[in-house]
Amino acid sequence: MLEKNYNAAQSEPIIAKRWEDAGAFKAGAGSADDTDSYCIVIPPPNVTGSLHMGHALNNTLQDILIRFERMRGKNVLWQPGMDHAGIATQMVVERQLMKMQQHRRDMGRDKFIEKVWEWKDESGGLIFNQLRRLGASCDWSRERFTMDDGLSKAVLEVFVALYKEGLIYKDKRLVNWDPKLLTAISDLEVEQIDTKGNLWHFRYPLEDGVSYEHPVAFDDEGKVTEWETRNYLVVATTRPETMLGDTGVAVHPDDTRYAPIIGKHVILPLVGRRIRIVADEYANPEEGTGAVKMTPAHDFNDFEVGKRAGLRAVNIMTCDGHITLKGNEDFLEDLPESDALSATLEEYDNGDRFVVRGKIVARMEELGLLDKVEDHRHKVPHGDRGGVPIEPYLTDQWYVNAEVLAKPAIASVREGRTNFVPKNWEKTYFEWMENIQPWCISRQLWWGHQIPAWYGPDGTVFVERTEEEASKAAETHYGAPTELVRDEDVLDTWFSSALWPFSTLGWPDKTPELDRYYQTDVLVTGFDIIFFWVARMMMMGLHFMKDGNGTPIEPFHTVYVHALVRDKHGAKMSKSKRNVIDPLELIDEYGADALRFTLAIMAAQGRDVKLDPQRVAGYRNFGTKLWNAARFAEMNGVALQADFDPLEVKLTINRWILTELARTIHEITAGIESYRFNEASAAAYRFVWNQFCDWYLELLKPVFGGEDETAQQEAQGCAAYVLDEVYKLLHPFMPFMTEELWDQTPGRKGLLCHAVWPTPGYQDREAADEINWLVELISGLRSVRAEMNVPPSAVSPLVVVGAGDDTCVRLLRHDPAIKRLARVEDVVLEQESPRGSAQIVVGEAAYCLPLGALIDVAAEKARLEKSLGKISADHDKISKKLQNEKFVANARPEIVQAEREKLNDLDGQREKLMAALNRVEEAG
RNA sequence: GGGCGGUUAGCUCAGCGGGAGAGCACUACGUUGACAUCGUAGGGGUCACUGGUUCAAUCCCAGUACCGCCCA
Repeated sequence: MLEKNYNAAQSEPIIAKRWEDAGAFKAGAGSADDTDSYCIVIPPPNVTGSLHMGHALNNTLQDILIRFERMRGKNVLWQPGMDHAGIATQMVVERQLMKMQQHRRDMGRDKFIEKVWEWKDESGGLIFNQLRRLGASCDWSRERFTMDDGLSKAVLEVFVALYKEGLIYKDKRLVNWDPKLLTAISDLEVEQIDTKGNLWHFRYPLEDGVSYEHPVAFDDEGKVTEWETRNYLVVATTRPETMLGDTGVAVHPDDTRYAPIIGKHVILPLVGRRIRIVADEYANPEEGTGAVKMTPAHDFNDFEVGKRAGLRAVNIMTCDGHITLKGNEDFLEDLPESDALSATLEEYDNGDRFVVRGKIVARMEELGLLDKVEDHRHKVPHGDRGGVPIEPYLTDQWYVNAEVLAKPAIASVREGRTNFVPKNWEKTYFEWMENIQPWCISRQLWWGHQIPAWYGPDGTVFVERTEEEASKAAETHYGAPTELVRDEDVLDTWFSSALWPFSTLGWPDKTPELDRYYQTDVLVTGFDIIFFWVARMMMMGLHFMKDGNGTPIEPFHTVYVHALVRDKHGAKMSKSKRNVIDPLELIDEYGADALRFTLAIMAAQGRDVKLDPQRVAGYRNFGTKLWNAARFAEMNGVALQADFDPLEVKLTINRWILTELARTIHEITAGIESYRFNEASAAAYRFVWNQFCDWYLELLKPVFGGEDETAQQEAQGCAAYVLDEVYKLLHPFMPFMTEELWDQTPGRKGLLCHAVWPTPGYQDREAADEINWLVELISGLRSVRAEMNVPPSAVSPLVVVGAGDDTCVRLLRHDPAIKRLARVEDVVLEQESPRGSAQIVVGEAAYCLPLGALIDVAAEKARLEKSLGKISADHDKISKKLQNEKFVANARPEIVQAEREKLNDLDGQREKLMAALNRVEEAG
């Protein structure tokens, strides 16, 4: 006998262990021979990470697909693993060392990396236990890590190959530099943060006292009405400290205000550098003063302008964000000595960038060169890990020529070999891929794949898989054995993640897994990593994975992009807003199944998931409902019958539920196949609660309590059969409870997660019509009783007027159910409705409850009038439609026909209601 | 500035060319032996606004307003 309630907290670990012990999720487990394979690679969570709602959604959806396909008999692999998260992990370990007053630079690279591995073994990968609690059916025995030997081998292979093809190269460019973490980061790791700042307007004096007329007032037509003679130029800046590195001022070529002074020079205050005024379309006449100071070494746009206009790039900053002037040859080159310069060197050298900013503003004000200060909201780029403003910084880094690699990846989506679901994400993908920039892959870290590049004494670079090979190459190059120094830097974590769909399967070795599971099927991900990951996997997959004919093979044929999880008000969850909902807490409170079901039913395509814990409680209740239905069934002798055959079923109720079941099977199957998880789960919910529990079991109660043993036996077999199908259908959504119910069903063998997915087929329209009629009748009677305030305990006879033969048969067949569910004591047929009765119309007949003294004449009259009003309104609408010749001529014939039938129906109902109303009026 | 999406019941959201739906919340009644994590019944909506296409528009198209996200 089932317990009264399902205890998720108690059962889940036991069920999980059952799966584990059976090796139920191992690649290919439970599959038939010679079957299709189905593979998903998990988007590798970060080794430092713990489960958040986004993971919960992402992995729930993957698990639904995986369990579904496993039950469909495919050879399934869900490949789990983690990435090594270069910056994040290094930070975690450094912080830990800091507590012991240790610093990585003191201990050296090898020792530090040893420490990181120690940390990983002890505290890394917590998230996997959390994913297990969610029920994720990954093949845990195949867990991979981007830093393990196999994957590192793949990284080497790819780096060396791309280098030799000229697709990886070293270059000196501006990069996004994180002055806190002291490393370059990619564009994608930069977060633009809306910041309240200032726009400082500085006066830069024109050289040699040159002056010009600057317009200061205009009339309505934009004509200049007032001029001012100026011997200076006003530039506006959000970053005053960078002025020390200014090497020019740009104005728009069409900006008439500045036309007279283009090509002239200004003297940079505090520094004394003579800098040129150049014309460049980058300058926006609408913004600030229209004149922009140019600091090519510290701004991406200025760098481009500088290249066009031939301006020098003067670096005035150290890698940790301090100003460096003394001994800075670039800075001091060609500078005339002056008191002002000496003061500047003394005052600002080695100062923090933001401290110097304040000092410069103050100094400019003293000098009368601060024209004005405006409040200014703007986006300031921050490193997403370090959290401090990044600096555009001129350094040597390694780059991937992404433009070349992107081409086949773009074509693949364009030509439909890779499909985004929902399709509109293609646009985002194209947008980025078509404007892709060189991908900076080197990082100034220790934790990661060290770049396989060695330098000779003269700086010649040798890129090889091993040091031995590099030495050999060097020997050939130099003609003698030569000492080499290895590049210190490591690769961007995403470089290794990009290889994930094939490196985890064993590439570059030829493995059976690679052969069987590549191309993988679907990638399930949030849109925030389309760029980080999807695009890069596409590029690498297409470049390195080829079939026998050399045709590139995509890493997956479908990319399912799901929404972001937000709080119930739609705000992004963040620690600072303290609106983070911890999935583990929800699992503790409501069970993993409830959380999973909630996420699935809310995962409508193209919309964010706004999660309210109330919803989770609601779907926990759904589980309880199913549990109790199973319990009720068990109490009534429902048990699997080996010889049960749906096609042999006689009872209308059974034929009806089998028909509805078939429809539900179809809806759920189609829903999952098309990634409409909300539709699939909603169909399951409706079937279980609103059909199976609300009606089927209720209608079976008289059968179970009755005398007809044949009927009883059929019902017991049928209910058991339907429940079994329900367990299967719900399993991808609620794996724990369904597995438990499956297990607790007597006579069971095997695991539900390996059971065969149901197929639809059964259909009996007549049975469906009949039960729909019955439901309408019972609901109608209940409704009347409630409106007439009939006490639930009171029973009443039912007088049926105008019933034809078929209706009489139906009434007889469902007599016990009608009596029980509508609180009726006797059903009698009459020619006319009795006085003082409440009436409803269902189909061809009127049904009267002679309530005698209980009836409230006025209330009944009002009820009938309301009902009549509604029917008349519908009637008018439809008859108007049918009178419209254009409708009859243009609408599809079946629509017209349906409208005619509806009208006919309404006619009958109206007639009967009017008769009823007359009777009531007579009685009154 | 460019792109994407949203606006439907008090709240959170489905639906989508032919009769406005769900869950939660709310109201009333109810413990009749599966389930109070429940049952029965009920109230509640000019489907943002303005035009257009169509026999027919919440749904398609255009524009407006407001809101959100991504990218510069």
